[in-house]
Order: sequence, then C-alpha cells, then structure tokens
Amino acid sequence: MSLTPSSIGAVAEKFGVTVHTLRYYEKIGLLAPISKNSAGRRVYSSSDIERLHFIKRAQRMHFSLKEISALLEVERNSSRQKPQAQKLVAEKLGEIEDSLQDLIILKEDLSNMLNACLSSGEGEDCPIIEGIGKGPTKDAPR
Amino acid sequence: MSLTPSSIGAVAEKFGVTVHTLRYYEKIGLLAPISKNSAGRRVYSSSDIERLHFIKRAQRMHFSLKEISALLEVERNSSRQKPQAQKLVAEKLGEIEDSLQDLIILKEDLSNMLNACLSSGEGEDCPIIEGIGKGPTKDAPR
DNA sequence: ATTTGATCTAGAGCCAGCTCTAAGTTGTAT
DNA sequence: ATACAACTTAGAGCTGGCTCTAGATCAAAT
Repeated sequence: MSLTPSSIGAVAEKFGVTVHTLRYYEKIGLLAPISKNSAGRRVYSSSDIERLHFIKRAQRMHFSLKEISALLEVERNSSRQKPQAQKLVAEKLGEIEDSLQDLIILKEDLSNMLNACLSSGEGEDCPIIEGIGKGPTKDAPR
Repeated sequence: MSLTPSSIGAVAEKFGVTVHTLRYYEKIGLLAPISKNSAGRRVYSSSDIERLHFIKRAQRMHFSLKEISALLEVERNSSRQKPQAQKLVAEKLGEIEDSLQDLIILKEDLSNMLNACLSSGEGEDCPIIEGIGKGPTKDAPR
C-alpha cells in the first residue's frame, strides 16, 4: 500500500526520527549508502525501509546500534547463521534477566522506603534519606 | 573502626572508583570542596565519606548524579523535607515499574525467539532475524 | 522571478559519567 | 640524594546516540 521509494523527510516522519538521524545511521554504516537521484538527493528504497523497520524494532528490544549491526551482518552473511543470532539473543536475554532481578529488588526497596516515609511521624527524620544513607554499598550492574 | 580522614587514593580504593572520579564529583558539586592539608592535598573527612556512601548507594538505586544532588539538597535543607524526598523516590519507583513491565515483555519475546530458533529445522530461515524483522514498530520508553 | 522549504555536505556540539593527559609538586623509601 | 609513587591543576577525550549549524543547492508555489 505504501508507495516507496521515499525522500529522507518522508522516511524520517514515518519512523519518528529526524533526517539527521537517518544520515547518521548511514554514516556509521548501519544503513547502506542510500541511492541518490539526479539532484544528489537520497531516495529510500523499500529494502531500505525494511532495514529501518528492523533497526527500530531491535532498538525497542534494547539492542545497541552496534549489536544491531551485528544482527544485520548475520542476516546478510547467510539466510541462516542461526548460531550467531542465537548467541546475540541469548546474551541479550541474559542481560535482560539480570536487569529484571536488579529492578525487582530495587522496586521493593523503593516502595518500602516510600511507605516508611508516608507512615512516619511528623517529628521523625526522613526514612528515605536515612534509608539511602544506611543501605549496603555494593557494586551493582551498570 | 576505620580511621578517617583519608587521602584521595585511599578513598578511591575504598569505594572502587578512581581519583579522577572523586575530583569529578567535587567539580560538579556533588561533593562539597574537600579540605586540603598544608601541602594542598585533599583530606577526606568522615562526613565526606558518609556522603560518598550515600552517593554510591543512590547510584545503585539508579538515581542519576543530578537526582542524587537533589536528594542531597533535600537532606541539607532540613532534616525532613519529606514531601520532596517522597516525590523523587515515587518518580524513580514509577520509572522502575515502567522498566519492569518493558523488560518482562521483552524477556518473553526474546526467549520465544530463542526457542523458535532452537527448534527450527536445518533448512529454515532464522526465526530470530525473521522475528525482529516482522514485529511491530512501536515507540518504546527510552 | 522570487521566496520558501527541503535537501545536501562537513563538521561541531550535547548529555552523562567518567577517563585520561600533561606538567608540575610533594612525600616516602633506600 | 635520588628515585618513584601519589598528589595537584586545567583541560581534553571518550562512548553512545543523537542533534544541530553553516553554507550551498534545488524544487515547488505564488
């Protein structure tokens, strides 16, 4: 239904990014060089658009641009370099699981602090400031 | 038991940061100017150390340095500006809950993709590449 | 014909949170 | 006495992912 090819402005609008971002993706090699018309302007083909869809979806899945490059590389090299793709996704899944554990605990801590603060008496010190002040000082995933 | 005051190197080691980081925190006002000895070298007092503990714990709780400044501000202004502290923590809790929702769904998606890939036949296309290629292109919290 | 708006390139700037460099001073060990 | 480590400052550099600027060119509308 959509009538590709499109200008950079149209593509930018379609994906909710700026033209700067599109040129940036191209510059860092995330998008292949976009073909130009006689006036030297970019004309995005439907496969460019597809690639952008892929990029934006992968970004939603918390893949970095570098990781997305790797995924696209996998896609290009052969129609199924499954082990490579599996590795990348498994790693990401591991990261996500770690983050989940971290956030679950953090949520508990924060909501405890908040409740303590809400139910604390007028004259008492703030349980939040105290709470952060007194907790353990351990390393955390960053 | 610990014998403060301490040199910048000792403090850096204690907190697992570099001396650069400590000076950086001071430069951006996260730590108050550390007093200097006769040779112009920083001498960290026990209250400086306490503040650092606070900073590092708050960082573990995903507060940005800017947010930590705000928390420290709250602490300084009065021994209990509870509403302010509550606001900051409630906001952070909201962010954490949003992230959790996001990650829970993402974890599902990734593990589905991984399973599909593991159980896919030799000749088939990679379900991971296909999966990312075909999903919805929606905005996500960033 | 002129203005407006979209596009082009090259390159600088921004934010967070460090991280490092250079050139100089001081404290400690042998 | 001299080497060497730890410290000082000011300021530059780094990563990631944009974001913007300047100056030029080009296309469409009035």
